[in-house]
Amino acid sequence: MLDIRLFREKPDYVKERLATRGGDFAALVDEVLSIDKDRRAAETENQKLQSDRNRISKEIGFAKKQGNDTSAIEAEVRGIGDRIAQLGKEAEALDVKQRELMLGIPNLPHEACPIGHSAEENPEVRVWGEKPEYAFTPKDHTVLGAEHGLFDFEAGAKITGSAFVVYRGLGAKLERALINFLLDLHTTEHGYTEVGVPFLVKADSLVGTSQLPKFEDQLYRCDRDELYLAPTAEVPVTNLHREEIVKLEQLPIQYAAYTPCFRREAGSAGLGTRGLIRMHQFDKIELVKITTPEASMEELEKLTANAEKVLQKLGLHYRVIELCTGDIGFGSAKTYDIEVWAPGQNGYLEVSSCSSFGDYQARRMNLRFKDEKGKNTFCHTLNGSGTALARLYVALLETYQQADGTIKIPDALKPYFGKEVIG
RNA sequence: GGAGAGGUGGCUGAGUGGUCGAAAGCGACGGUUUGCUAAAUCGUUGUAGGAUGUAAAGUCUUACCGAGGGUUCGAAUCCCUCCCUCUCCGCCA
Repeated sequence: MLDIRLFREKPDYVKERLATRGGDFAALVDEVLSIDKDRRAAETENQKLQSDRNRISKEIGFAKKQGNDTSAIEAEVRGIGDRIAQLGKEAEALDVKQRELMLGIPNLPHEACPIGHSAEENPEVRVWGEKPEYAFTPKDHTVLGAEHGLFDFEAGAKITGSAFVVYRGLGAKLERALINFLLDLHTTEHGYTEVGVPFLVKADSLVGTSQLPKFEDQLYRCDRDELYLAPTAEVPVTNLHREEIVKLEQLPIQYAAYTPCFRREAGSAGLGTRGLIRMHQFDKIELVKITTPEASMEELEKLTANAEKVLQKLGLHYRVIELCTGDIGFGSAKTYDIEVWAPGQNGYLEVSSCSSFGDYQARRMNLRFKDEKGKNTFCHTLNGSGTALARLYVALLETYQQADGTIKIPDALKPYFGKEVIG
């Protein structure tokens, strides 16, 4: 959520920054300001009446103690009470409306975020490694998976539906090996604390990290218990500190978590036609940081480097791109995407998206710290995949396939997988 | 799922209708004193809004005692609903 005071003080700046995302937010900003003005007027009047009532009620208390008759004055206050109730309702309605609108307004892109209209304008930041060369035509991971019996889409479809998969045998073990390898890497080399969190979350948590109210369609919901399946560990992990005032010495807080992620992918064309690349359920290691405003940009660089380390250790070619203002996510102020090369796809796959949200999420979830002067200040929140598993799995199979049809396991993973080769 | 107990400020913990935003203690911060890994003493110490005003401050005011609703001139206190925690029982990986 954005700061309403910024709207009041610099409405043109807010409109201008929002416009870089594409679309016209000017009317919406004006509407919010208009409601804000009415809301404050109603509140001010209401508070004046409340003040009157408090004063007179005290007088009644005194009078009664002295045994005086107070029925006349009580009747008068009763009238004030009615007006307070009415004005209170008006102010409440305006407040609800204002909050609703504010929750639907995306974050302002950071000044450092490149201006652009769409994904085509995302600048490439750096490239690591090179596209591997093969003396044969590299196979798609679905072919490799079928040949070695690693995973089974038909079984997934039978027990749940399309775009769900069952891993089997070494295929299942490879997934587990990756999870352990990644968690160990981030906790022992990068200073993150591992957390195991619930996969089901309440609506408040989703509002906090800005999946709700705007992206309800993308979420699996359990109506009976008013819970949602987490679409990313960002939700339960960042919300660990919702409604808290953390100590300055605690920052930066750094968490790493493994969770499955559940996404309805409503409106996605071609879902299920590309193997493991886009699934309704996939595993992910998520990195979350909570920092001071001063440190957040530097921490974003570190976070991205931590995610890149995964691909470096596994010897996978990748590139880092920076998302332009027209392509960054709803709550993000600045985002790097890491894309790994998948030879069987002859293309790059997004395996990590590392973002700084500034204080946007922190405002939504009321997450603050006490600064040097003892003032409560909103934290900055960041997160990034470190990394998504299914696509990493795809890149791994496709990159390390051999002419004889076997698949090599990179050195870093061998201790976790227990074998040097599949097949 | 059943029975009981309970949720008050950073913590402990008083407070059952009116000068209660809330005693006391602890902690923290500041001062004084003494002096040595400390004690004594005095003071300060919640959050979020609104109005006014500003260089900053200040002043006035509202709300908040788990959440929401109700009764009342007036609610931490009475009533209702819900949430959470603890203990015991049941069930269970």
